[in-house]
Amino acid sequence: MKNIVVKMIAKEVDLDVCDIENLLEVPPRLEMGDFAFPCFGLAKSLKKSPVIIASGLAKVKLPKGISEVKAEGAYVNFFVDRGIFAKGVLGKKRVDVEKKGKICIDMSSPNIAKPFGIGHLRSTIIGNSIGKICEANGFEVVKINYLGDWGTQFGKIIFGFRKWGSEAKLKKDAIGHLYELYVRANATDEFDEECRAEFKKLEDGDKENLKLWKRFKDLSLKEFDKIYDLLGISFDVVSGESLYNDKMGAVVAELEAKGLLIEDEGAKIVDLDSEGLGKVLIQKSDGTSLYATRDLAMAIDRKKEYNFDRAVYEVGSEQKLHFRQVFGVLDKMGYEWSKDLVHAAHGLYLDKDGKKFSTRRGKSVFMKDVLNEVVEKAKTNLLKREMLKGKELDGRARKIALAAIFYGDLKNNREHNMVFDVDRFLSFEGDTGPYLLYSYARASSILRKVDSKASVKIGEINDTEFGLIKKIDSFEDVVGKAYLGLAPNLVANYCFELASLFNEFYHACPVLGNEKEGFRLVLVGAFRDVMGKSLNLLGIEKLEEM
RNA sequence: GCUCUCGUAGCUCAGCCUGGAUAGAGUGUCUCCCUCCUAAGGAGAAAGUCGCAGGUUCAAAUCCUGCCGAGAGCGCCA
Repeated sequence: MKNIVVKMIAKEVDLDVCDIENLLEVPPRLEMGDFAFPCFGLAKSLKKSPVIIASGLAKVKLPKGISEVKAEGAYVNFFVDRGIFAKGVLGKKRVDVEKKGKICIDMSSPNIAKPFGIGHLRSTIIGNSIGKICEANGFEVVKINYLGDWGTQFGKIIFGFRKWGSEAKLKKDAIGHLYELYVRANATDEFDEECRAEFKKLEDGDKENLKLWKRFKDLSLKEFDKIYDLLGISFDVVSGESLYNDKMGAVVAELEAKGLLIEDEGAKIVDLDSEGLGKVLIQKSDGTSLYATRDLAMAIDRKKEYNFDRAVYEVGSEQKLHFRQVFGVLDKMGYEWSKDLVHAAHGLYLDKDGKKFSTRRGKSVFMKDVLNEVVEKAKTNLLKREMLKGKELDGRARKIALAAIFYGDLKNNREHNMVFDVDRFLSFEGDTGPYLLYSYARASSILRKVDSKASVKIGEINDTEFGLIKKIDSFEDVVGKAYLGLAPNLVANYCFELASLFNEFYHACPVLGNEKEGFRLVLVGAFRDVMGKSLNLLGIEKLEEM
């Protein structure tokens, strides 16, 4: 359809086809038409007012598929033939997208010394969604959970456990107890040195410390797996910083051999000052590794193992500098593929004072609590529904709660910070996940009740129907744009718009028993199909019945 | 101090990359609509100097500069 309009304009105007395509826009309101061509730019070369140019252009002969052309101010508005358009959209056969390459996505990647907090939620579900969006765009995706299971935080826990630890508490609530120890050791600077020493022993291979570390790691992991299970999110690979313990020496040696490593106050650094990225600490003066060291080893190793075309790191925006430094060092090392690494940063959840949640200040929101609260609310709502008497509710409540949480997060611009408020997830009306599920369930409900097989005749198409058809048609566009920006919120926003249009349609246009039943059923089916696909891209499970 | 990000309706946020027609949602407030395929719904009203000031442009919430306000980061944490 767009091409028809572009060709039409190309015949009348001295412009490149590409330029016309770029200029062509969609009018803000349906009654203004389906495509619009602004004539401001032509005014200079033609030495005429854009309004006059527009009215001149509007007099062209109509090709097939275009039903009307109107000048409105400096715009030429085109109306497509709704019947032909609808036939094209509703009859579209979906072809598999061609394979384009491999993408590794680093997602979730919690520091397992602490319970799963609200901060981890973003990376987990945004990463999950980005993965699905990449797949929809033809990429093979490897989802990697790169655990923060190495580093000084374990020195702190080991130190804390020796000083204040309790086997009983560990047995009762392992992760809670470990977190308590971590906070306690972290609360003042007085234990810093001893904690660092414990980590050094760990990295040097001390048997006792390794044993403790392994034990704590396994206990934490069990807890984390429970949360991932509840969230319904899985990974292709669960890796961790600890796996690179024996590979970091090689990285340090390589940096040395390439003449990039500089001694500075007893530590070893790579100087990226000229790139405006400061100095990157590679090795502490006690010889132990750092976050950056491990990320370098991991990136090099990962490229070897997966030979990805792109690697996406879905990690919080507070680590922007860190990733620019790591990518910068890799570039200096001569790895050309460093340009294929992307930090898809997400904004932070801030507390009500507008500040970052900080462990040091003992402020955290735990995913487990949020999850429970939202599931309870969903269950309460379900119990009010007459039609669900005697049906299984737990699974339903969980799906609704997850839809609320996932959508409540994903609809926001990934890169922006936002204030954490449980109400964001506890609200089930309006622009929320449950609203999307509800719309989908309504469509399913209609389709379940069909017994007749009315013929599909596309007659007159009203505005409500046409608006819905146009929205359905733009799905592929949205999927493409979401990939370009690694932006799940575009899909989320699309879902809401699509659901809104469907609900309008649902009220205004009776389907079953109506004279347009055949056509409307096809439309409902197309909606349900696209809505289902969109929800899937967000990682939200569908519900056939609310 | 330096770097990056943000500032849009009472509240929570889209829109900004790629400039266009009357700046959009949800929520909250106020009206309506269940003899009708699920009311977690629909229709409508009120609510905005798009932080401030310049600049570029036929056209700026959108691009550029400065200022104000908030947040994050800035070598032995991750």
